[in-house]
Amino acid sequence: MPRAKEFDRDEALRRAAQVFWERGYEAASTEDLLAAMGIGRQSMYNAFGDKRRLYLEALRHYQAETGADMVVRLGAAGSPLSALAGMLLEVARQSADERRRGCMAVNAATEFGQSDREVGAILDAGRCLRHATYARLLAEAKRRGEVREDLDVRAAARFLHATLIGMRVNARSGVDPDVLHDIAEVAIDGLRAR
Amino acid sequence: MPRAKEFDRDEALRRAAQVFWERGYEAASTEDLLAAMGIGRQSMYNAFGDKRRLYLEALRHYQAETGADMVVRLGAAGSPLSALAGMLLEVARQSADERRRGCMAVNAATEFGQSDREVGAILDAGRCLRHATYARLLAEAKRRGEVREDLDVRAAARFLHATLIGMRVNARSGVDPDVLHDIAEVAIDGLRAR
DNA sequence: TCCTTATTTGACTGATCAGTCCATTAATCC
DNA sequence: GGATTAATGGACTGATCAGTCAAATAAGGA
Repeated sequence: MPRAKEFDRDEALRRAAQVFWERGYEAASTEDLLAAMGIGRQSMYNAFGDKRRLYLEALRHYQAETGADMVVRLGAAGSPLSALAGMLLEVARQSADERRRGCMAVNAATEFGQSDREVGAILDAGRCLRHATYARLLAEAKRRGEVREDLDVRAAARFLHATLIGMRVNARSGVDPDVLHDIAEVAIDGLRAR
Repeated sequence: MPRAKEFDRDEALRRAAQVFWERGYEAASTEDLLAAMGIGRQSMYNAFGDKRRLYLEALRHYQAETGADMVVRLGAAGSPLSALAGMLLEVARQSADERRRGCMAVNAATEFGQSDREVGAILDAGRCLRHATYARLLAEAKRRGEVREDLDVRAAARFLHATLIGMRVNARSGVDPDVLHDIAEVAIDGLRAR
């Protein structure tokens, strides 16, 4: 039997993701990544392949984690509309550090555009999941009379997703939490039955 | 008198902005920039200082141009609310190339976060202008009864700005125009008096 | 205990990075 | 038509980039 790994692969990946999240793909040097991961150069290349594969895996990990977290949180609240409202409002309630980081998927979307097939596929999957989850909750909200009767549920799901993205970009560029609060309130109020 | 410049500084800046817009700051190499600008290395350093200053100037130029364009377009339409609706819907009507580029300011916001003072100041100024312009139009729309009586005009301005950002990020990652159309429609319908 | 095998470490690779130096060129003024 | 002055082109800089190589190390099985 060969020598055993001295580091926790998952923990190293999590730390690498933080560096990519904060700095983006291009600006994150391998030295930065190795220092944060706490492992040697060759260990990283053995375990993850190269910088791009490490990034892809970090992005997938981020998407899976935040996606699962979203599903759980949205399921927990009492009413579907207040669950969605809570999701948006939470961005306004985050710490300054959390707000500053923004969303890794949004950062990836603007950095890569459509230049990387695999990045695009990961982002598409995340967007799909969110659209479907929001639409499901909005349909339920409609049944309960929480939102307008004439609301196009699929369109509104797409809209909520865009709103969240807009909030995250605002948050990353240092906007005050009350601005984020306003955005969330107006977005939800627009859907609400009156 | 010394030798005259052989290139148009404004045109060179415009071309540099396109490269930064497409690729971001880090991923745009000076070689890329010089090739696009059609000038030699030393000419760029003489005229613009260094890569970062070139970027800052390109970003300022972009903000000034798109800001002025926005003010003109929003002033042109008949009703203030339909002017704002038109602004959002136009993203859905852009060509695939235009959509793919996204918004240079949004790309700058996610790439730099709060890491660069000067970039931050440029983005702040643009955000301010947009908030003020949207708020002015929304106030007029309210007077005309186009939007809900109880609408918080400042909050709604912040909201519209976030929506536009969300649409631009979606556009950059290759989402279908009908998704963008949905987002715009739901956003405006939420403000509308009913 | 030695063999097999994977991990680790650190030196090293060529490529590319942003930025500089300098000789050459061209334009106007005297 | 020289003198002055800035723009230009091309070679060059050290630094850093992502990625490789090989020797040293550590683990279990025979």
